[in-house]
Amino acid sequence: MSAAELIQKCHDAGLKMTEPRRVILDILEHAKDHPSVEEVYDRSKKQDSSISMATVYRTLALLDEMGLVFRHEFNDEQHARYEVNTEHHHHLIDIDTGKVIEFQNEKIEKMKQKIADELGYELVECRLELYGKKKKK
Amino acid sequence: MSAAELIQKCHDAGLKMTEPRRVILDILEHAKDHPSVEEVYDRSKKQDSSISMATVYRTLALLDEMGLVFRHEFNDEQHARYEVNTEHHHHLIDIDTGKVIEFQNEKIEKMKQKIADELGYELVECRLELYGKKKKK
DNA sequence: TTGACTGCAAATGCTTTGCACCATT
DNA sequence: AATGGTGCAAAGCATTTGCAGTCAA
Repeated sequence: MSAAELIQKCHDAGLKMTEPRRVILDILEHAKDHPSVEEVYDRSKKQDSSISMATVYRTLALLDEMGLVFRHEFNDEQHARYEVNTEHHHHLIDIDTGKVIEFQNEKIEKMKQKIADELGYELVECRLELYGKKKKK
Repeated sequence: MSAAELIQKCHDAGLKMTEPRRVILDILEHAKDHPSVEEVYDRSKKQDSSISMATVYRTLALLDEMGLVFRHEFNDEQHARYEVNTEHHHHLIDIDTGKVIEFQNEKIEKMKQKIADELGYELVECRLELYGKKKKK
C-alpha cells in the first residue's frame, strides 16, 4: 500500500490529514523493517521535529484500529512493533539477532480455518510466530 | 506435570523450596485456566496471606526461564498470563468473551518445521494464536 | 467557525529492583 | 553459617490521558 493510498483511506474514514499523520504514514510506508513506536518517532522527527511521542502513539493506535497497520509484540520485547497491513503473512524471528523474516504458507492458512471451524469458531484474526536459530551449513 | 514433579525439577535446579514457591507451584498445577500474575497472586494469598506480588513476579519469571511454565501475551491484554508447560499446544481465543481454548494439530507442527527449515532456521519456539467469534448454529 | 488534532506533562499500570531481614540448606 | 529468597516500597518503562492551544475542513 502506497503512502497515497494510506492517505486516501484515512481521508475516506473522515480523518483530518495533518502534517504529523502525513509524516508517520510516509515513515510506515517506507519502512522495510518492523519499527517500534520509538523508532517511528525518531524517524518522524527527522521530517518534522515538532512531532510528539503522544501523537505517534495516538496515530499508530488509530491506524491499528482502522486495520491499516498491524501491531506486533514479539517474545522478550517489552515494546510493540508496527508494520503496514499489506499481504497476509507471518514472521520467523531469529532469536540470536532479532531479525524478522516474513513468510506465507497456503496450507497453514487452510489448516487455521479448519481448526477454528472444527472448534465452532469463525476465524477473525491470527498470530503465528516462529522463533529459531540460523542453521549452520 | 504434578506439583510434586514441579517441586522436584526446582530442587534439581538447585532452588530452595520455600513456602511461597510451594504455594505458587500448587496454584499453577491446579489452574485449569491461564491465570495472570495478579490472579496467581490472589489465589496464593488465600493459602498464605504473607506472599508478596514481587515474589509472584520473581517466581513466575524464574519458572519461565527454566521452561517449567509458559508466558503468554494475548492480543489486547496488557498483562501476561501463565500456564504450566505440559503437552505442546496452541490457543484459540474467543474475542467476545476472552475464553481460551487449547488445541493441537500434527499437520501444523510439521508445516512449522518445514517452513523454518526452508528458511534456513532451526525451530526453537513457536507461538500460534487464533482469534475468533463463536459460530451461530 | 469549530470540532478534531496536537504538544506537553502528568498520570497509569504492569513489572522490576534495592535493601534489610529471614529461612532453607 | 552462608547464601539465596522474601516483603516492602520505590523506581522503571512503555503507554495513555487531561488540558489548553492550534489547525484542517
